[in-house]
Amino acid sequence: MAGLRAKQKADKNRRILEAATSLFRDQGYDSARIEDIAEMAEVSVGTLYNYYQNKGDILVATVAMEVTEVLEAGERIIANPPLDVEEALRTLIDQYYDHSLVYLSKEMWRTAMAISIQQPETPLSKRYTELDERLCAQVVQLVETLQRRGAIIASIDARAFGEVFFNNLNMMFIEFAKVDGMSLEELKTRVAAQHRPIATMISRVKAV
Amino acid sequence: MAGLRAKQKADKNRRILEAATSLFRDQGYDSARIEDIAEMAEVSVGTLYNYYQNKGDILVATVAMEVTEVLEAGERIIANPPLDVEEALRTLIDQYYDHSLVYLSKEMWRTAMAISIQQPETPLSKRYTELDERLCAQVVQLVETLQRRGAIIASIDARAFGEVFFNNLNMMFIEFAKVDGMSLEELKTRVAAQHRPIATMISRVKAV
DNA sequence: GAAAAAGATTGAATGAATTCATTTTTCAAG
DNA sequence: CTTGAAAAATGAATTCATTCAATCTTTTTC
Repeated sequence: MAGLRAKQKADKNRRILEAATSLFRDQGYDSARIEDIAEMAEVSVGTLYNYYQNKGDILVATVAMEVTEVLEAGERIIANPPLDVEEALRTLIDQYYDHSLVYLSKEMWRTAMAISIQQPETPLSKRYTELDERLCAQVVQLVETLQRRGAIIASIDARAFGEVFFNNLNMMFIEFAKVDGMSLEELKTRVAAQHRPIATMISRVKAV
Repeated sequence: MAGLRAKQKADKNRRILEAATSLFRDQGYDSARIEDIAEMAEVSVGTLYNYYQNKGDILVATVAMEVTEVLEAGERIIANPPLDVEEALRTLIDQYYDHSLVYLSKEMWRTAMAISIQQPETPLSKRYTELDERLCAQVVQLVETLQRRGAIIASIDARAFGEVFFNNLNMMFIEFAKVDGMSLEELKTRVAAQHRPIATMISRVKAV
């Protein structure tokens, strides 16, 4: 028994996510009607609600997949980071940012972040928050690695600096998502400018 | 002519805000129905929509008043801050945080922040964003003042550090609002711990 | 101070998300 | 194979924010 039921379920789930993502990107979150998503996914409205608690849940599920990918790409960077502090931070953060608009529009990000703030107790919001925490941990880990390898002075509190870097890059991403006219390049430049003085200050020696 | 119309308008506006705030605090934002707010304020639903574009607008208006008060209190602190960097930052930030729950519940904050992210183009969201920018400017100004008075080393970029401090305290406030079990004390302690190492690093001399 | 214009108010109608009682499909035991 | 129970699917009904054409109030004009 391969489980007909399980197979159908997985298939329907995939169809719902695909339909929703496509309509969200196309028409925007608000304009995409649940009825249309259901129709496109070839399920009834009721079924859709058996799979997701509400409209926002579908979006947050998509975003969670995206963040998961970013985390994996981040792993590769922190495994072997550039030994210049500023460059290492910039490499990791630009990677986050560059990935962000591959599947999702700014509006989708805004909506997803808004939902995860407003209804933090729904299962998918919790998942999103947890992924955020893992991103933060990744930045902390980068600072620790650089410290262990001698690029950052030994006396500083790696966790504190990592958290501050992360909260800053996260807040700046929110601002980026809010302002339609702001480009990825501008975001990266501004964050780099904010981090540079701190990076310089905690560097043990200038890279050659 | 004292303007009968103007007087009636101001009165209705006040009644709407009072009714809404009371119901939002009492039952939560989602459970408070527009019809109930209108009834409590003794206006029709249609009138309510002449005063505010939508349900969220009413909430954001309340929050904007709150932030305005915080800004004013902040002015007094940055006019004459403690000359120890860590203490000065802590004083200003604790002031922000302590004020935050006087009129508003965590849920109200969450909803207001979510709205300002999701619909950044509505007039009141813009107003909220602008107030946020002024808070940020205030933190930058504090850093500049401390630098001018010799408490912070002259070579650092006051704007960059101020922005990073602000983005951190703001992000931490979002987290605080998301987690019902997190106390104001815990929030303040955690943020202080994040800022302490940076403050130490940019201090010119330890305060006597 | 009467008539016209401008400004406000109203609540029933609209439209979309969400619910839930009913029906249909899968599964497993005999 | 049947069959009864469990799981899924369904779509009509409900709920609530928002709109708008009609009505009422204030202000202005002459």
